[in-house]
Amino acid sequence: MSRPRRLGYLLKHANLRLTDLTGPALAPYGLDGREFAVLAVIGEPGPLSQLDVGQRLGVDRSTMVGLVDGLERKRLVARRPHPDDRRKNVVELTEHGRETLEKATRAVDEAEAAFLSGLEEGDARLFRVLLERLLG
Amino acid sequence: MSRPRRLGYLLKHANLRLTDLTGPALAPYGLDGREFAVLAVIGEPGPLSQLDVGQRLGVDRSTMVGLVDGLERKRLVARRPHPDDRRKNVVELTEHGRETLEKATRAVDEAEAAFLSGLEEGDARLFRVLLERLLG
DNA sequence: TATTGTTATACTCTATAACTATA
DNA sequence: TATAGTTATAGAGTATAACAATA
Repeated sequence: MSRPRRLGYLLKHANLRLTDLTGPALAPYGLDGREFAVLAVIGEPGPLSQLDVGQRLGVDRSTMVGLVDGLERKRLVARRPHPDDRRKNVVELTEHGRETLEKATRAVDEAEAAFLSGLEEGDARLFRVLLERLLG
Repeated sequence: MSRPRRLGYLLKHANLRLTDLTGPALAPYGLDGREFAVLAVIGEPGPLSQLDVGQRLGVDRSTMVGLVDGLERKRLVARRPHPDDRRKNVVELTEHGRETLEKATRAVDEAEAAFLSGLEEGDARLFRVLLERLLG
């Protein structure tokens, strides 16, 4: 049975396959892919507001509320008011969040490697570079 | 503002960007990307049932019903009972469907070219090859 | 007046389960 | 018994609009 070769199909199903790998990889840490992405951005240096995090991920601020709610319930992140602008929530990792992000990052690295395992190492690196260049 | 470099993020946003290009490209033909994909599969040779089409696209048979309903309402495809197995619907393009698919294909080709325009021609071809190899 | 976070709401896409008709 | 199509339904995931607090 032939597989469609359109870019839209390929990109969508590449995404599905990667999700199938990262999902189980993250499950032991009680995270899904979206939560991991949010956690990873919050782990970046510099105080970030909910809006900052959402903008880096292309996620609406109303969607961020529930995402941060979930991570806060799991004690992975904490909200505190921004000292200079009390409209903003600064979101930061807790100690537990830092440890979890570290382990989850390794798990996702492995899932990405498995996803790319059909390519030789040079091609795998190239694929990532081309993808970055496309979005840059 | 730094952009996440995780594969999941890159793949998802590449998909979003392509969708933003194919959507307007297909709008003149009254199609969205999903409908175009279905139309393109139905345009392949050989009598195909709804289930066949869905399996090639990774779409559940219950989802196919509504998709084919929509295309039938637009007179782009027609259902007829399979002569040898009356449980099956054979789905085929109408004349209008064939013409529309032809024009829509050109529009999508242009949208894909625009999506890849940030890469040199060789790299664009390479990107598609790597993507196919990953899913193969 | 504009911005951040919040809430309520609605919309899209999809899958699951149960039904029918056929095999 | 199993399969193809259908229907009803429910679950994700997301965005939009309106509101409160703050700037």
